[in-house]
Amino acid sequence: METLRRIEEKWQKRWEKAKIFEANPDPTKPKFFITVAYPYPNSPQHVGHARTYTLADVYARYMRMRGFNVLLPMAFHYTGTPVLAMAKRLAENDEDLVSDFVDVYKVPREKLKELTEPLAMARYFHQEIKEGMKEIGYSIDWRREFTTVDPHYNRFIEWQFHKLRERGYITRGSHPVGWCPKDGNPVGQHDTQGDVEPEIGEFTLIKFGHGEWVLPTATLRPETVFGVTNIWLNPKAKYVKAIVDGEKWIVSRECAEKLTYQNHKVTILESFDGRALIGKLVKNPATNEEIYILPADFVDPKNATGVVMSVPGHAPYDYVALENIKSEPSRLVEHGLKEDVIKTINAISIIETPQFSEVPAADVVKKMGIKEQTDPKLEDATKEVYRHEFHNGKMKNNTGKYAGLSVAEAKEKVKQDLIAAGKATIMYELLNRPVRCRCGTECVVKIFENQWFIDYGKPEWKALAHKCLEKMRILPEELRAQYKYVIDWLHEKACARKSGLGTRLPWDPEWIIESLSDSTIYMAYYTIARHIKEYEIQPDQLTDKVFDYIFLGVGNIGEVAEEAGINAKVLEEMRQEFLYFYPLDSRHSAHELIPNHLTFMIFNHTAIFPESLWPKQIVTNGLVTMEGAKMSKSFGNIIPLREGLATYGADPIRLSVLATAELLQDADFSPSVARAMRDRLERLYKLVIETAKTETSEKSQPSNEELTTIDKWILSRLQEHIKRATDAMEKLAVRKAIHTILFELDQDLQWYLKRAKATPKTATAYILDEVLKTQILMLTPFAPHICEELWEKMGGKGFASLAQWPNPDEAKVDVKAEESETFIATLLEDTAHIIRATGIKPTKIFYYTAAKWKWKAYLKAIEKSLEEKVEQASLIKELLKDEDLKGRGGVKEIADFIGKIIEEINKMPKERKERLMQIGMVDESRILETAKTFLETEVNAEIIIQKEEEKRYDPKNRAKMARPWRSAIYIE
RNA sequence: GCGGGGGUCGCCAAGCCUGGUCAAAGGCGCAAGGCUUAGGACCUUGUCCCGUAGGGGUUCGUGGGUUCAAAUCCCACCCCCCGCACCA
Repeated sequence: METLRRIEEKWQKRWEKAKIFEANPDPTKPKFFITVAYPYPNSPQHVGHARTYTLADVYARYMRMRGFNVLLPMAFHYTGTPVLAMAKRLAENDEDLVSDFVDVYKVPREKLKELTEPLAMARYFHQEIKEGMKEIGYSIDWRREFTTVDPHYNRFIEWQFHKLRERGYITRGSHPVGWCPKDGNPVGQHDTQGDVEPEIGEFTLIKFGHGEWVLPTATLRPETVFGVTNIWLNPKAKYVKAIVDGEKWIVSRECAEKLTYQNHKVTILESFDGRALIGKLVKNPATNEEIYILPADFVDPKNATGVVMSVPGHAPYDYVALENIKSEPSRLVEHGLKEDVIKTINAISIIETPQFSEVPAADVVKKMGIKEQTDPKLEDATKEVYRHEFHNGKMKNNTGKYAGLSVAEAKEKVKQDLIAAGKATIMYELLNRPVRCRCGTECVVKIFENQWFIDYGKPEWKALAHKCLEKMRILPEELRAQYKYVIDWLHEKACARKSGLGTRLPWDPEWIIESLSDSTIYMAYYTIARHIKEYEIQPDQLTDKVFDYIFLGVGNIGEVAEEAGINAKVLEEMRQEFLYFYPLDSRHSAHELIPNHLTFMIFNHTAIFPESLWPKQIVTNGLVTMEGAKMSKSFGNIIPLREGLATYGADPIRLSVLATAELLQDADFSPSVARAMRDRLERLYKLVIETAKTETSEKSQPSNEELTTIDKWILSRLQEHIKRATDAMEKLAVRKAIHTILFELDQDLQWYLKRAKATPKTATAYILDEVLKTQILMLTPFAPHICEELWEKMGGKGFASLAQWPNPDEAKVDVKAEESETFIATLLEDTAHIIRATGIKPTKIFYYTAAKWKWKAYLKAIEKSLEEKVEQASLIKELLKDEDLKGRGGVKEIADFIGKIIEEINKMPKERKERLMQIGMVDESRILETAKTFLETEVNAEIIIQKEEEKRYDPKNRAKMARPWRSAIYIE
């Protein structure tokens, strides 16, 4: 571990000193521009965050070794409200947060006070994250770093929004948001107690008439208005009579207040208890039927209007409430109703569903054993009925013109019709009530006026986004469908808030552009960020015209430069640098940003830049879990990145977050994985140190004749591994790449070393040098520190990080050597099987190689099977034409033999057949003789090799079982 | 619900696109042996069932189907995870 640490620091310093990751335009080299979603500095990073960044870095390092001029920059996203909320919580000494910072992230306690200032907090964690990125060895060009609250960046965002507005993509309107009445602010997930997302639902208020008064019943299922049997009020709740937009309404007291947030003019006239209305009659506006108002405890005055229409046929709550009253009709008397009134009320069935009887609510209530209207299981019951009815339900004949429609259709139609007829209206309500603001106040829904939107709903814009997507490479490709879906689904997106850090909307400065809207095209900003710093360009010099020139090539350079007071040469340099690095070659993020950020990026690029500068690729990855569980504060299983680095080392962490899963899946991190990686690297380290000691003369490349079969074998395998690793890297199948490079290649190497030890005249020193150098180079993107060290130790020239990625050498592919080795391995396996099955402790093992005529028949059979599927009979006939074969094998033997091999041959993949044909007949005895010492040590017995067709010792008559590439075995 | 992903031999997880080399890689765990003062690490072997000869049997969510042949292709069903916005 100490060594590891030392190596890490050593190479990080050398990289920095040599500036090898600072990328400037170089017309002689192809460029590759990679960006990762910049981090939000409201807490330090944990190992989970490392996955996306490490993936991007590995890719950057790989492409660099493929000869590209790679730019990987980084910035910090200060925009938004979370950091404000956090600073506030910290100022209030919120225990959870303090313990998070102090216990989990090891922020020194005395620092906390400083961090109560939002910007200070952001700056602190910014540095923290940056340190971590350096310690893990990312190949970032830090000269281009910025934050989204830098005034220069603000100018850039202003320019972007001017462009969007010019193109007609900015609109203004109102929409419902979660709202804290006390703070006077919209609330998002991070603003609420328990971090719950306020879910806004749209209730239909159906206006039941009671004389001149309106009782607006709130429902999520307007289509059930035809099944209403009564109205529910909570007798104990406070209701009010109020003038709402000129109509006389009766609603709960809470509702009256809420309506004011939803643009209704409300004047409260009087207040009374719900019981006062029990037993009164109201008229259903859809059917004109007269029905009673009845009491129900489950009615929550805080939910919507506090007036509920009762549909016992299809709503479990209503069904149970009605049953309750029926079983206890005396309760009605206290409200001045006759007991027998209740007898006339029966569930009305208006929807038919295959899964249910006439009264679905009754089915489900009985199934779940629900007895009381306060039973929490009623929530599930409601969902179950709704789920089936929504999908499979049809409106019955008693629903007038809606008969025959599906529930999904009817729901929308009924709502629209009622609203159009003035018999209903809309009210928004929080579905997951109560949601409390961090300040403790219960949140409501407010219709936010004059909100600014980016209108992703514009069809012509969607068409551009689709076009961009079609041309893009999406990794993993499986998620393309999701992007398509999101592009179609997006509509107006509120793009500004009234609080938080960020850039002010240039034409309406009381609004601040929110974080998902100021992070869509900033990749372009990286290309000029270093000029801004180096030439000390001031924010006010960065006019729209300057950006127009740099990014769009619009305007006269002389005039623009003059006007902005920027040297024309510098301006042109910026334009050229942008054109060199743009378009973006690869964008990296976690999958969760597909529905917003990544798709916004596509949209905004198509809106602002010409087609040739649209992004070319998006790569996303799953999350990191911690020993199978989601990483979260509440589970207490967060490992801060820097702590992880200190404990396990940078390279092991890099490997750990990438080796356990491909892009699509979540990766599982655990200390044992990190340790395993570290141990694996240490083993490699030791092996290389050993190897490095060998005389250099021994490592020089021997001629082909000097190589033994096993030497050729490992070199051939090496080419295969290079090919596989390269293919995997091209698809960013990093898990596969790591497995190939670190494990599969190693397995072969171990086998080689074992074989070489028992084989005379191998070129082991040369082979080890060759294999290890290749392995180290391929491992460099993943474990750059240790690889640099080992590369140096092995006498590699320059930085491994800048060396060329290995190319497979076709000349070293040797199919014969590979088949020979498979032959040995299979034989060893078979031998072991026999020993195990028989329980013999072997002293002597006899191997009998197949007779020549078998080889002839075998190859003939393969040849035939390449043309067509071979049948036993026809094949035998064919073979018997050959007099030579017939004479040597005999008809019966040939038939027996063919019988044995025919199945094997028909199952054999085509490539293998071709390979075997290419190799032809081999001298198996010779192969076995060379491997004899090795085989003897492996099985710990004497090995005797004989030929089937020669005189031999064979008491059990086993030799006849010999097949080409599969010698017969006799053990004693 | 909509959209996306997934269900493989104790666990994790490859394979599935391009059917046959698949009883099915690899890792972890477990067992035995080696090494070691001991522990760890490391190495070897085994880890679905049966078998005194390299073999056989039953497996890849469930049920059907296509095929000489299916973990892989088709159909239906069941289950799990993620996203559905104004929030980074």
